[in-house]
Amino acid sequence: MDLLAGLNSQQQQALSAGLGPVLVLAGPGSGKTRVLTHRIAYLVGHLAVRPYNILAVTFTNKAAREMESRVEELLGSRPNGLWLGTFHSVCARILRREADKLPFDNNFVIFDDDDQRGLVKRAIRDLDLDEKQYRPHTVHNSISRAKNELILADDFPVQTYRDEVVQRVFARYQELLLTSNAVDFDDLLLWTAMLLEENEEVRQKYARRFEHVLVDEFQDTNMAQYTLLKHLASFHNNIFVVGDVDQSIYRWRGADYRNVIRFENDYPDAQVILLEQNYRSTQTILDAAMAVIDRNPNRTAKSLFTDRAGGEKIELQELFDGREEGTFIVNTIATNVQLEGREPGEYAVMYRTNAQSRQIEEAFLQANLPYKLVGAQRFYGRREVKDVLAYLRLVHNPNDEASLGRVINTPTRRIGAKTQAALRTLAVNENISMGTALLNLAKGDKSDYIGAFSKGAGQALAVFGQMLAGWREKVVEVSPLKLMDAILSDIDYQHYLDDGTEEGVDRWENVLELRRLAAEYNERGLGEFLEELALVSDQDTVDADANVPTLLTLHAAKGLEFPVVIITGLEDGTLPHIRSFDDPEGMAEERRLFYVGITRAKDKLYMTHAQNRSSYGYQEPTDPSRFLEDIPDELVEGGNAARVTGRPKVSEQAYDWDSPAYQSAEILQPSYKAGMRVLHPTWDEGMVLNSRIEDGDEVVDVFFKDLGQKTLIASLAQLEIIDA
DNA sequence: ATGGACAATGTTTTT
DNA sequence: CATTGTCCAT
Repeated sequence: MDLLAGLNSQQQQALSAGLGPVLVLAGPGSGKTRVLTHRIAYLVGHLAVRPYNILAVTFTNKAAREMESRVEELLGSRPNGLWLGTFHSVCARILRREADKLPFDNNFVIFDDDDQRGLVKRAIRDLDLDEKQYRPHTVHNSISRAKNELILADDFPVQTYRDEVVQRVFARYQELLLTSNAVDFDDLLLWTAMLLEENEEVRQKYARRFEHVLVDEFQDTNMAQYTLLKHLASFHNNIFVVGDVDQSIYRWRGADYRNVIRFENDYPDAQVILLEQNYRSTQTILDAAMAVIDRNPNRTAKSLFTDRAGGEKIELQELFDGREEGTFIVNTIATNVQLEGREPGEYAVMYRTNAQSRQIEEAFLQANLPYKLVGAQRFYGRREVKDVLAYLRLVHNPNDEASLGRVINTPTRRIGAKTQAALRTLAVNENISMGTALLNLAKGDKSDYIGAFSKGAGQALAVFGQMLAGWREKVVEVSPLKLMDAILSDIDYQHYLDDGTEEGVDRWENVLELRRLAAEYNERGLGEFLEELALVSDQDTVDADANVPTLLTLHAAKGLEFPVVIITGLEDGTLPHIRSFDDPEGMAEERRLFYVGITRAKDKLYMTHAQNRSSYGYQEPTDPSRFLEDIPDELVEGGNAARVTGRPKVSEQAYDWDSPAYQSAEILQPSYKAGMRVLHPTWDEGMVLNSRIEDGDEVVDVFFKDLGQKTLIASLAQLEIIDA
């Protein structure tokens, strides 16, 4: 095994760096994943480090999986015992093992965004605060930010009255989490970091075990993660981090690229290695990227270079509105696929906000072309999926009040708001969870608590309690799939979803999809199933196999690459986003986001902007993004040549990229261009002003010297080209 | 308790 | 505009 083969000298240096802290500053496309995987293989293969003594952390499960399989390839065998996972999954694992030292059990659940917001809302209500004034979303943000800084409710800095309120909500929220035997995303990091910080024994246990700690995307770590790493590497001090401050795009999530600087301060003896050779993009693309990022203040310039001199120019296209932008994108891809022999899967369409995807999707749907959309609640955020998951979570952990609240009356079973409130009061008075109360009420008349309810309410609760108790018995002996089937049939969920509409059918199909997923966890069990589902990221849903274009946010694009990239919505207010206008750090991050997008492209980059963008219902005129000004003119071509009049529409004809008929499908390309001289049988000579494809026909505007401007259908008017 | 009709209200990015 | 909340009639 020659791990050095095929690596450049900087990469080799990183790979075989000696013991101690190492900081690898890796530009986009410089092979950092390669360095990480080779480094692990090197540790195991050359230095005879046991995989058991290595921890590697990434930000997405996908990255972790990829790394694992590459390491396996390099070593020729599975690295048994290697800890490789996301920050959150690694933390969840540690917390489950060490739960006896913590204020929750090891079958704790991980609350998702909705659960978290719901819980904050309840905390706000519990404290008799005005929801209008203290919006759960905003308050939760403050709490989350604090947690990422390792600040607990007690230490929450109070400067204003509002802070004081947030502090109280924070404390209540945390109580509610614990009564639910739950943690939120931030808690995973926070509890682990605190545990390591405060418990010498636990810290030693892990710090001694992990002889080597490796970290990907280091620039995106927050304070909690940084602390965590520090403790984990505190015994052997072999911490190998890879990152690029220019690609730091998660500040709003607490990430702080200054952790890179902090690292250099905390480990003054760290070896610093720069990876500057880019193996991905053409020089043109790289030049544009560097021109954009160079404008950011306070950065150490990297000089990226590539072997791929020249390259196609960047194509900039102005469109009338988002709808036209969508059509342009679809037409461009469809045309290129036919004429340039590209595969549909080589294309990625990127945008700043998820809302932008809709008009693009509509264009694909209208043209009957397949595409795939990354992330954004696509599947796990669906109501029906969340419902079924909530049932499973409740069975797994009856203390989970968020799930209980979700399913107790879904489908409706005559347990309304009033009864639920009574149940909560009872639970609080008896100092038990609502789930426990419910399980007790399952005994019906024999329950001690039945007296607290009216006859109807008590009976309804007893019925549901019995159901829950039945599932609880099953959970120990039966696979997740069987349990799910039992639940679905007991609550007659299919019938509940079937409202006669197509949407109802779709919803049921989503449930079936979830069933398919559950089937994969027959051996691993319900706990793992739920945990993995709680920690899936949008990026994890990127599926490289389907040969169709990918639609994704710029954030989701980090770490990926595509032969052709189309960055859309390059308007002031969208990219950079308006919310960052008054914040220099925010603007710098918007710029980095653009940089990340540009550097995803290998061969060719398109950029689009629309003259009008609809924000909500209203169309508003826009200005081109200020970032466009920073790209040197000679790297860019195009503009608004194609659109002078009219709205090109996507041709109605259907083409399916997977069908054999696809190659014969007619994709029209204008055969006339502005400036051409043409001869018309009766109107004589004229000049082409503009040509476009509309409804499957080429429509040409021609200026005739005697008649003025005429609009012609190319296939009918027998034009002859005199001079191109 | 339920479901429908209407009003309000909010829009970045996501582990 | 699209979701979410509130009010009202059943």
